[in-house]
Amino acid sequence: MSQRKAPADAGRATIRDVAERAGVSVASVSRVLSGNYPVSEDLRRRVMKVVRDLDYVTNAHARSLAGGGTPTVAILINNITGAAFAHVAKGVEGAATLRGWLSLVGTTGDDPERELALVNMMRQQGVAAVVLLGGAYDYEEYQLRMARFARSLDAAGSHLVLVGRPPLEGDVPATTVDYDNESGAYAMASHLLSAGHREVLVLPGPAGLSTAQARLRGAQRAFETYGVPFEPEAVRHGPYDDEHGYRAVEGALRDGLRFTAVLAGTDVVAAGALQALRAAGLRVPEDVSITGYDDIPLASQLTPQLTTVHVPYEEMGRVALRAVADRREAGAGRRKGGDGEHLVLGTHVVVRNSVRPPARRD
Amino acid sequence: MSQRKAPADAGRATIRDVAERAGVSVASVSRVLSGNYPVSEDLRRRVMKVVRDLDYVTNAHARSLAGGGTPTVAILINNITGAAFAHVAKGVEGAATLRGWLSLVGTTGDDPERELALVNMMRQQGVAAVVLLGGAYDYEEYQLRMARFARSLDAAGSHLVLVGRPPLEGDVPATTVDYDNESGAYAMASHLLSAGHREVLVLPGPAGLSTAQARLRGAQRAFETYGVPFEPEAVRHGPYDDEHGYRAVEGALRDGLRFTAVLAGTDVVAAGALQALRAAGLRVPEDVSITGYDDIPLASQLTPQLTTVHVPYEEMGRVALRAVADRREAGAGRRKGGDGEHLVLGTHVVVRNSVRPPARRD
DNA sequence: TTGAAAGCGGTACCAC
DNA sequence: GTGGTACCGCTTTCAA
Repeated sequence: MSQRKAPADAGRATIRDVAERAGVSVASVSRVLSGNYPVSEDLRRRVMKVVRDLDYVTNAHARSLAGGGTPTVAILINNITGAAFAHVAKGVEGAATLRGWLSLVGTTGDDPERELALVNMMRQQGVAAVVLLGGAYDYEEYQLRMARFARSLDAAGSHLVLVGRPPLEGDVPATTVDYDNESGAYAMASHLLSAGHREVLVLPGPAGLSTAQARLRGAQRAFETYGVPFEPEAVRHGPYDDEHGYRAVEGALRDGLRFTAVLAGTDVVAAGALQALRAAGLRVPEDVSITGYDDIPLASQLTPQLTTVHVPYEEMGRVALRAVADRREAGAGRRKGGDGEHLVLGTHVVVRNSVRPPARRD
Repeated sequence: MSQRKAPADAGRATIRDVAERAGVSVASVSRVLSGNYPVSEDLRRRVMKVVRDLDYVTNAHARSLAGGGTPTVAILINNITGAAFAHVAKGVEGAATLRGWLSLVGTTGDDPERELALVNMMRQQGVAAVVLLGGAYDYEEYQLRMARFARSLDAAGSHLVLVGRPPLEGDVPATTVDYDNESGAYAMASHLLSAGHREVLVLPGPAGLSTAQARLRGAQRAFETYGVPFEPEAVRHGPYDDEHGYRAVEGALRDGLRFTAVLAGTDVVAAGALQALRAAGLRVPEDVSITGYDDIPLASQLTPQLTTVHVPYEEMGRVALRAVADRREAGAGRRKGGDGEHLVLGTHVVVRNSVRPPARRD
C-alpha cells in the first residue's frame, strides 16, 4: 500500500504502467491510443501488445478532466416503466451510440426534489445535454425552475432539451422537441365524430399536465367544428394509467352518463376503460367505441386493436439527440441569444378495430 | 482565451474560482463542500454564499480522479423497450438512488460487439458494477467471454452482476441474481395439466436462450409428472415477441395440430397467440386456454386477463444492487476466491381468467 | 481551524 | 517521430 503502484496491483493499470512496461513515454502511449497523431508502426505495436497484456483501458475521468472525453447525454424520466418514454429513451440512446456518445438514464419518480438533485448530478458529470422527458405541470414555479436549469446548464457548457412538453416561455436557452399533440387529439376526436358519435366520454389525463391539456383542447376543437356540444361532466381527469381508465368508466356508468364512445388520453387508459366496459357487459366496439393515444405496442395487442394516435416517440428521441449534437458541433461560434429552438413532429391517426358507428338508439 | 480564467468565464466555475472569491484556500472550500471535516461557521457561510452566487457544482470527474466520487452502476440491457427489463432497471435504479449511487443504462441491441464495447466503456468510467440483464445464449464462446468480462472488471475493482440468467461456470468473480425459472414453468404447466389439458401448444421462446430452455424444461417435467406425453411437434421456438406468438399459433392451426391450450414463453408471446386464436374464430378461454410468463402489466390488460407466472423483476433489480453495494462495503478485506455468489428468487403462478378446463371433445 | 502542495490518470504543447 | 512536462479540478496529507 506504499510502494509505487506495481503494474497489476490493486485497481486498474494506468497509462504510466503501460509506458514503463513498453519502454516508451506516456505521451507516446497516449498518442497510440487516441490515434490522432502519427506514430511509428513499431511503437504502436509495442504499446498495443502491452495494452492487451495488461487489459488496459483509459480512465474516462482522467481523460475528461484533461480535455478530451466522451460526450454524454443524460435522460431524465419520471418512470422508466412507461412504454412511451422507453421508446424516446431508445431513440436518444440509439442516436447517441451512433455518434459514440454515452447515455445516462435517471428517474425522477415525479418528484421535483429528485429532479433537481438529478439535474445537479448531471451538471457535475459535465454532461453535454440533459434531456427531460414527458409532459409538464405548468405552474409558475415550474417555468422558473426550468429556466434556471436551462441557464445553469448553459453556463456550464451543457444544454437542456425538453421532449414531449411545450417550450419554455421567454428567452431561455433550451431546445424543445415536441409533437403536435393537439392536432392529434383533434384528428382522433374528429374520427369519432365523423363516425357518428355524439356522446363521448373523454379521459384526457391528469388535470394539470401539459399533454393532457393539449389533448383536451384538440378534442374540444373537434367538437366545435362538428357543432357538437362538449359536456363538462363527460370529461374525467385522472392519471395516465389503466386503473384510472377502469375507474372512470365504471364511475361514468354508475352515474348514468350516456356515451357511445370513450376518447382515452393514452392507450394505457384505453386498456383500463376497455376492461371496465367488458366488466359491465358492454361490447367493444359494438356497443361502445374506444380510442387511444400514443400507439405503443399495447394498442395492437388488445382486442379489439385500438384505433389510436401515433406519436413518433423513438424519432423524437433521435431528433432530440441530433439537435444537441448539431449545436455542439456548430458550437464553436459564440451562441447567439434567444436560443429556444423548437422542433415539432407530426402525429397521425392509426385506424384499427376499436371504433364503429354508434348503435342505433332504441 | 489567455487570461487566467475569469470567475464566470466560459465553462463551469472551478473550486479555485470559489476559493478566490471567498478569500479562502481551495482546501477549505473542498472541506466545506464535502462536509466531512470541521470548519468554522464563518468560513462555511462565506463559502456557501459564493457557491450559490456562482451556481457552483463540483466536477465529478475531478472528484472521482482524486479519490472521492459517487459509485456508479451500469445497467446493460438488450432492449430498453422490454417491460420486464424496464422493471429490473427500475429496481436497480431505485436502490442505487437510495444509496446515493448513480446509474447508467446502456443498450446492446443483442449485438455481442456492442456488448463488448459497452463493457469496456463502463470499465473506463470506473463503474462500481456492471449489471447485465436478460437471458443468455449459452454457446461456449459466451462462457469464455463473460468470464473474461468478470475478471477484467474484478481486476479494475469493479464487479459483474448477471440478472435473469444462469450463473457462470467455474471460479468466476461474478454475482448472479436469478429466479426459479424452471419451477415457474413447472407450476404453470401443472396448472394447465391439472385443469385437464392434454394437448398443449408450447412456445418456449428462442431455441438457444437460457430462459427459454429453462421454461421448456419445467414444462417437460410437469408433463412427465402427469404422465402426459410431450409432443415435439407441439413445441415451437421463436423470438419473445407477439409476432412470433401470432405466427406460431397460425402455423399450428394450419398444420392441423390439435391443442386445447397454449403455454406461452412470455406474456407478450401470449398476447400474439391470443390475437391469432381470435383471428381464427376461436374463443379464449372457452375453446383454448392460454398462459403467459413474466406477469408484466400487459398480462392484466388483456381480455381475458392472463394466468401467468409472476417474476419479481423489480425486486431482482433491488437485490442485485444490494449485493454489489454490500460486497463493496465489506470489500476492505481482500476478496476470497470462488466469488460466485448466486441469489435466486421465487416465482409463483397468478391465476386470472385465461385458463379453463378443455371443452369436451365432440 | 486553515493553507500549501503533492498527487489522481490523461492530454497536448514544446523541445529535441 | 518521441520524450518531457505543465496543467485539468479536486482531495488529502502535512505543517503552521
